This record gives sequence, structure tokens and C-alpha cells, in this order.
Amino acid sequence: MELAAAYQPGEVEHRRYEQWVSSGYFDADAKSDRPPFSIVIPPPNVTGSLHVGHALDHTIQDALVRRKRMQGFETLWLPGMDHAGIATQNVVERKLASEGLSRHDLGREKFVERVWQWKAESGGTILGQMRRLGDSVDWSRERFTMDDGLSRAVQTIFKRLYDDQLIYRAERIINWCPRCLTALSDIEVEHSDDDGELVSIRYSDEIVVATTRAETMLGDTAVAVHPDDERYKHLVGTEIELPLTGRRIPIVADSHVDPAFGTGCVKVTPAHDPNDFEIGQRHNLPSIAIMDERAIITVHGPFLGLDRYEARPAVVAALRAQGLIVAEKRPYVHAVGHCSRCKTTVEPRLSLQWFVNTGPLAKAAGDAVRDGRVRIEPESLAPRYFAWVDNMHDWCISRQLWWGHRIPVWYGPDGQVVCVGPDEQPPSGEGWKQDEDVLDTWFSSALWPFSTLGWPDPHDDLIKFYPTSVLVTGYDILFFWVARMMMFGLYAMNSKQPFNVVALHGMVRDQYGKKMSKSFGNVVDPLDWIERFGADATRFTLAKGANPGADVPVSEEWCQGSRNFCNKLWNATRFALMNGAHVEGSLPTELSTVDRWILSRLQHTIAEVDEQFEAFELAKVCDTLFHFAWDDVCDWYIELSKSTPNPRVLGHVLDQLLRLLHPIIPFVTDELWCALTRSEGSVMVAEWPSFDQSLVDDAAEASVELLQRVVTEVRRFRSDQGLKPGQRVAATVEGMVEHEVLVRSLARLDVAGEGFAATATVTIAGGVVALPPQAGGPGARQRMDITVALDTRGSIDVAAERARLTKDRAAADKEITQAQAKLGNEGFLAKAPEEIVAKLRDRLAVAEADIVRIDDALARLKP
RNA sequence: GGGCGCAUAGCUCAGCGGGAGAGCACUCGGUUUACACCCGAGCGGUCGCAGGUUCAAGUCCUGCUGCGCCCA
Repeated sequence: MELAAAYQPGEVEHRRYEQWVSSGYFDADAKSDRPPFSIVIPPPNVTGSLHVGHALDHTIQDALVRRKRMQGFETLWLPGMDHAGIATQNVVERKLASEGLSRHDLGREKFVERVWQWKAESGGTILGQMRRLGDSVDWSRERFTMDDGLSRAVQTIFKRLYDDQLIYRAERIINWCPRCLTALSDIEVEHSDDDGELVSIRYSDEIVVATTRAETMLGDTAVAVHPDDERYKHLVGTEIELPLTGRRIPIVADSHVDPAFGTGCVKVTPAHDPNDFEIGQRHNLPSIAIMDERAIITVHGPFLGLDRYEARPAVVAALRAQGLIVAEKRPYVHAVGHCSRCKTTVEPRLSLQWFVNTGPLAKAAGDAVRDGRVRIEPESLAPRYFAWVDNMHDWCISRQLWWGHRIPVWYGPDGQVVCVGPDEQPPSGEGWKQDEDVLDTWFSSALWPFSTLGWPDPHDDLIKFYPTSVLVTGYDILFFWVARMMMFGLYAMNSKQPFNVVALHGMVRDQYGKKMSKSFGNVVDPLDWIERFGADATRFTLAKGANPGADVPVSEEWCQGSRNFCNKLWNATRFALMNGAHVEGSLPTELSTVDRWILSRLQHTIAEVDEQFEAFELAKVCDTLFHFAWDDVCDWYIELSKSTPNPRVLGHVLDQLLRLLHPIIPFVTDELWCALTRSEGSVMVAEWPSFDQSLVDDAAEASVELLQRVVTEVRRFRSDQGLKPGQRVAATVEGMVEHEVLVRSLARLDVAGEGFAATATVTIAGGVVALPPQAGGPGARQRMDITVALDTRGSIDVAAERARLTKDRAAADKEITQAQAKLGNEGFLAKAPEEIVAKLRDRLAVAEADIVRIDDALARLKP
């Protein structure tokens, strides 16, 4: 088979992917007796499209799954999406707005229909894009959090939690988005340090309070001081008149007040601040809500109808007019919460919501990691996990949206509350009404590792593939999602964890380690890279940076480098095929040292890659394979075997290399492997290489390493002397027991003929050479100096040669100094392991010999 | 304020007790018939600072400085 001169990914990728899918290679069989390996994909939003973070996450998962598949596991990589309550509702509402409609014009039922319609038409763009990346997901098992089955799972667990009193309804201060008009959980709020103002207000002769939210004073129902604060002790229990309102409010003592902050007095607004709410609870204070759901002031008076940002200066102005403003500080930087969806400043709001009592669930989630049932990789991120699960607040799960799983609770005409399970009929009749709210999207995605496998019904998939083998996701989502899956998984599945390992990766950044952002203009579009450099190059670039738990810097230049690597493989295979490389029959038993060397190197590579894969060290896998392929195979093995090719060995090495690389770069490896092996199938179902101790050959490795040193030293001499790469130089080679022919070939040395007159010598001291069997028996080795004498046709660049020798001398000198310092230390001699001491003595001897030789050569150089 | 992490070649990162490494960038040379998406050679680092442990410290401990992230 003829291969083109360069790899053209576009041509190959589509064809290969379709072939993989139609061959059913991705499909899992729950009935198989192979050991299972399963991963559920972190479900992307139905509104989402493939960004570089997904590309990283998917590349890692695909690499793990493809390797396990080759290893003979029954693999399942399950794809799907979540319904992204707020985001999706926003998208559809924006669409409606362009038609001049609001969701209220349509009504709930019609609106939800519109969302489904939108989903059918333009939702799930990302699924098509995943094919471009090469994701080997089982499309026959694709799931969506709003599907019937998954909705049934949601209702089932809600009912169970409700019956176990782990779900309750209560009036609490929650995070409220006045734009999305819904409650948010703590983790849907992003904090940032923003410019604000700190205004100090005189409430009475003795009381001054400071606030960044002056407008909330309209809802104050107390002033609090620390019980031990001598300045205010006498005031506790008295009342003052709240300015602008004429209301009288008490002064209470609460130990949560920090007496060192500001004046030591704090205003208490229970309806608009979570800390104040708690103070209010402790002191039985009333809560006065002063804003509506859009954060517009609702208390009668001059501020009625003002937005919270209009009300703030208005209130300050009114206070100033009465001379009650004591101090103002602007800008005053303080932490402000924003809606993670729309960035609107969150308004703490007192409202009636549904909560999950996370206490026992979070405890179990923490314990599963503590007792080792679940391993977090890298381990260094476990403290973050514990910090979250051990201090978890109750989880607000109700959302004032229409798109999502509606809370399965019905309220009766006489105040009855009925939670309805999946197989139960909701109460009907006059006055019964279902709760209007839907559940947080994370409530359903917390069920993902088992709801997607058929839970709550007993299902073959569930039996075969739960617990899933590993969860691959970014550390940013450790508490968002991982902790929640742990809570629900352990709860629903009889304390069986949802996954055995959590493998965390970092965020993709640009080549300077900067976060990607639209405003900074450094965002990488993976589809653009796939288009220009190929999916394999894109994947390799991401995988090469994927050190566990660490951020992944990428750049276009690096992607080019990955593209170059794919092309290198392409051309190596192309060369191999042109030279008859094949994989038929077993390996020959008579092998040259060079063949034994590359086969030995291959074994080390296999062992290393296996170890690195098991530790989720994708970056190291890439590094190991990159260097084996480029350095060992291309730069040395292929060059060394050009004179005496062994097509079977070359075929074997490439066959194994392509298998090893396939999980990372599936397309080009499959194309090449099929060409090399004349196969109609696919490398993705070929057997994963296994380490073969019988092919490890230390002697061959030492022999070729010496050969490499000699060749490199001669090349260095030639380069220093300005000899053209193609120019042959007459030379004698002494001391090489093996490989003299190869040295001459790679270093472009001619045999010394008539009139040979050496102008310079290159010496490699203390090389380990294998002696021929007749000299010392099999396996005998000896340390020898290799000397190459070169005839540069009379002329030699004395200055360059002097510089070269001087540099070598300095290196040897440094070596001697270091070695002597250690060997002169009695503690070292007494306590260091023997082999370390012996090695050092050896090094010292070699360096000392080097000095003598170099000094001699320098003396003979004409000035 | 609490917690976690990071400081190693111009850039991005490996190395985490015994000879300072990689990729890219840079310099020089190249019609070596697989590949210029290439080949060969080279330059480049008191491993943030200060102490300590050890025969031995980028590597372990403490403190400091500077960054980053998470939570409040």
C-alpha cells in the first residue's frame, strides 16, 4: 500500500470514525464475561458546544477507555447531556423575546414544549462535535437528564430522601438572582472583590454602624454588639429610633459580632443577610423584607419603586440631609456574590425553599474517601474535597424555573403536603396543587453514574458497570458535582460508591499560563485546531500537558509540534512499508545487536507506559512514547538498520508503537496500523502490548549506547570543525569491538587509505564494550577507550579544536573536583552505599584519564 | 480571615535524597534517496531567599518573599 508523502488528517478522520461506529466497536455488552471498565461522561450542558476544556476532559477519558478496551475489558463510556435548567431556559426565553414574547405569554406547558422543540433543533451541538475529537462513546446508550428514565430516577430519590426526612421545606435566606428570578445554591454563586462603598451611619448618640448596603437599613430590626464589649454593655436591652423610618429597634448582644471591626456595632437586617438572619433567629427579631423578587424597594415612603442601586444613594442622601452620615469610604473593596449564569449581583433573600439535609450524606461522602473506597487522584487534592464535604451547608434544591424536574409534592386544600413517588398517583380533586418549582439541575446530575445505567430498575448495565471505574473531571468541579454524586450514589446504592477513582485534571490555559478568556482573546477553539492540525494533534497537545491535577498550558505552536509528530509516524511507517516491513510470523531468533536493542527499548517503553497510564499520568505517557518513537525508532533504529534491514523487527516495533499510541492519537495510528498489517479491521480492537522480559537485553542496550556516544562525539567534532554533513572523512576506529561499520556509516567516515594522516582524534573514555565470545565468553564485557583518528585532509581549525578540548577539560575538571570532595569525606565513605562510592571512584578515574589525554592533545595542537 | 498549591534554561513544564532534564524558542551547518511538518551539532540554569536535618539536598523540615487557586 502506498502512503501519501504527508499525513492528511481531514481525509482520514471522518472515514475512520464512521467505520468505528458502524463496526460496533464502541458498544458495550452488559452480558459479556469480560471484566468491566466503565466511565460516565461528565454531562455537558445541552446548550453547550465543545470548548477546549471538554476536549481535554474527553481526550483523557477516551485514552483510558481505548487502552482498557485493547486490554480486553468490557468497556463502557457512556455519553449524554444535562438539561441545564437556568441556561437552557435563558436561551429559549431570549429566543421568545426576539419574537416579542415572554414565557408567561405562552404559559408553563407551552413554554416547556418550546424548550423541547429547541432541544430537538439546536440542542446538543456538542454531541456532533465529540465525533470530531474521536470519542469512543457508546452512542446507543446516550442519556439526557430530562429523559423519562432519568426523571423517574429523580422522583424516586426525592421520595426516598423526603421519607427519610433528608429533604425539607423551610423559610431561609437563600441566594437569589433578581434577573433569573430564582434561588441559587451556594456553589452557583461566584465571589469577586468589587468596588463598593462603606458608609458609617449615626443611629443614635452612641451608636454608629458601618455598611456597604445602606439601603438595607430600611429593613433593620436591631443593632447588635458583642456581649463583652464594655463600650456598649449599658445599652443592651434599650431601644433606639431607626432613622428615616421612625421605627424603634432594640440593641441586642450577640457573640458573633466582632468588637474589633469598625465601631463594634452592626445593623441587623434579618430579611436580607444570612448572618443577620441568624442573629434574628437567636433574638426573636422580626424580618422585614424591603425588596421584591426583582430587588425593587417595596416599603412605602420616598424610596418605593427604586431599584436597589438607585435606592442606595437615595438613602445615603436622605441620611446626609439629616446629618447622620459620619464617614464615607469609596471605593471600598469587598467580596460580592454574582449569579454564575448571568453575573447579576446576588441578593440574599428570605424565602420558602426546598433543601437537602446534607449532614449524614456529606459525612458518608467524606468517609468513602477517608476509608479508601474512593481514591482521589492526585491525592493532593483530597484536602479540598474534605474541606467541602466536611463543612457543607444544606443544599437549596428548588428553583423558580419551568425547565427542569418539577418537585413531586402536592399541597392539599387543608394544608396537606404529599410527596408522590414514581409509581404513585398524585392526589386529585378540588384544591390540590403541585409545587410550582423545579429541582436544581445538579440534583439530577448527582444521580448520573447510576440513573444512566437504568436505576431505579434492576438493570444489566447497573449490575455490570456500577460502580463506574473512574470519573474524569476538572478539579474546579470537585465540590460542585463530585461531592454530590458521592452523596447520592452512596445513599441510593446501599453505600456503594459511584466510582472507584476520581481522576482530576486542571484547566486549559494559554502558553503563558494565563486563563483563557474571550475578553483577553486567547481562547482556543478545539474545532479550529482539529480543522487545521487534525484531531490527533489536538488530542496529543492536550494529553501532553495533562499532569494530574495541574493546569494544562497549550498553544498553537505546540499543536503544530504534535501535528509534526503525527507526520513523523506517518513517514516512519511509510519508509517501513517501502522496505518491506511486515508482521507475518514470529520474530526471527537470530537478531542483530541493534535489533535486540530496539526490542529491549520497546519493552521498557511498554512497562513505563503501563505504569504511567495506571497512575493517570497522561503527560508522561506522551513523553515516553514521543521519545521512543522519535529518538529510538526514527533517529537511531531506522538509520542504523538501513544497511542491514530486518523488516520483521521493524514491522513488530511499529506495530507495537502504533498500538501504544492509539489511545492518545486514534486516527493516524489506525490508518497506519491497518496499512502496516494489511488489516481491514482496526488497531482499536488489537491487543494491548505486554511487557516481555525475554526481550530485555542489557548487553545490547549498553552496546548501542556506546555506539551512540561514539557517533555523537564524532559528529560534534565534525560540526565544530565546520565539516559539511555530507563530506566523508577518512578515519581509523580503535577499540570498537562491535558496530565499527555502523559508526562509519552514521558518522560519515571513510576507511583510512593510502597516505592517511590523522589531524585529530576523538576519544570516548571508559565505554562498556561487549567482548566477542571467543575473547571472554558469552556476556563478557570490558571498559575500553574508543579512539577515532580523523584525517581532515591536512587542514584543521586549531582554534575550534582547542575550544572543544578546553570545554571537555573543564567538564572533566569539574567532575574531578566534585568526586574528590565526596571521596575525601570520611562520613561519605563510611555511610554511603557501596555502589555509590564505587560509581564515584569510577567516574573519578575516567575523568582523570580524560585530563591526561586532553592535555596531551592540546600540547600537540599547533598554536 | 481560613485552607491548598506553586516558585528549576528566554517560555511552558518534568525531576522530589546520590552524575541538573524535555518540548518550544534561539545559534551554526545541511539536495544524507521516510519525513524541511525534516536531519546533524550547539548555546542556555549560584534549581526564589535564609536557616536546619543528612556522609550527601531542586529533592526532606522551618521561616521569609513573591505569585496562583479555592472557601468565607
